[in-house]
Amino acid sequence: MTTIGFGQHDHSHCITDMMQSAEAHCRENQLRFTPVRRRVLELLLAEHRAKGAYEVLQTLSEEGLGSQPPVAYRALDFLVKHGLAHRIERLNAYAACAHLGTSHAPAFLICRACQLIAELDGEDFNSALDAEVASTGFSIERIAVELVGLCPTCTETAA
Amino acid sequence: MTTIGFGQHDHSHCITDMMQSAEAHCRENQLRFTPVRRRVLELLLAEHRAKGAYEVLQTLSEEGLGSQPPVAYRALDFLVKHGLAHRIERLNAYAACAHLGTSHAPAFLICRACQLIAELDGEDFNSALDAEVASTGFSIERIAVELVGLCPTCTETAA
DNA sequence: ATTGAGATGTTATAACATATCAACCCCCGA
DNA sequence: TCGGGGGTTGATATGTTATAACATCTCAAT
Repeated sequence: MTTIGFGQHDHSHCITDMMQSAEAHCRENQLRFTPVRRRVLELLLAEHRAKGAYEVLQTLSEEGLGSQPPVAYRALDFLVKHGLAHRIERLNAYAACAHLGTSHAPAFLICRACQLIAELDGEDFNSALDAEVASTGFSIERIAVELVGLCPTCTETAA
Repeated sequence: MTTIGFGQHDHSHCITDMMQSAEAHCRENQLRFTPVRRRVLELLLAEHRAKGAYEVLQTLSEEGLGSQPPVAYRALDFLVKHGLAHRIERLNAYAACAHLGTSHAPAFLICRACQLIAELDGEDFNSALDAEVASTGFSIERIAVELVGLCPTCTETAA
């Protein structure tokens, strides 16, 4: 189990690593990592925070990469579809994937104070969930687990 | 663990039971179960399916109970706030609570074919999730677990 | 060169949600 | 009985998120 997002880390490293992984992933799977898609992923990677489609679009627009909603939605859909980003249902927003490659049904920890998002790849709750759902006969295609609360830092501040 | 929503049951019973529980719950907590709020809960109870705010509003409007968005949102917010209904983030829609009273962080099983929704109160995955989150220092305030897939009936049909 | 799949450009609109402020109602205490 | 306060409702306007629909472009494989 790992969490990325809360706590200190060398974030510039974090960005370049993920961009390289994304490049590699697209090459291997013959996906077109076009300028808009690349830029959108960079924007999501810039912070461990979810960005809305229109927030992304705003930046794209300033940079001359497109100005209409479908531009942003298409790029975001591409990233989500290929596992490079996640949609946070709770926020109607998108965050870069923090664990490229690990097969996952991650849980998202959303701090309501600082907006930071952590991604938790927990085996235990996933297998418990699978077991409980299996007994109902439901066949799972997608899982969203989203927790809202306070991150460690904001918990202290609030106290 | 219980699931309500998939499978046969006497649904009219299901509705009257829940309405009575809701009445009681409001009386006990000195909440005003006004006509609009009552009617909205009935609408949600009518099917084990999530309804959008505007779908609810459409009916309210036909019945002369209000025609502007805030009417529906206020009633829905009231029901959610007091545990009589749940918001399904994935669908931007609302479903009646199927387990009034059980303290819960339920999982929702959403059938993408027939739109039916089941509510799963799983102890095991909740405690596993709590344990895994605890180790991160994150303090949980709200949990949303939403699964999209096929219900038992639709799984068979698809096969 | 042609074709076909994927990607992009563009316009319009659908769908979901909230801010604001005035009016009303009900209960309760003076 | 009066008057105030909290909660509820009515009404208008606006903000935010998402998709439909259709035309065009790009590029690689044939």
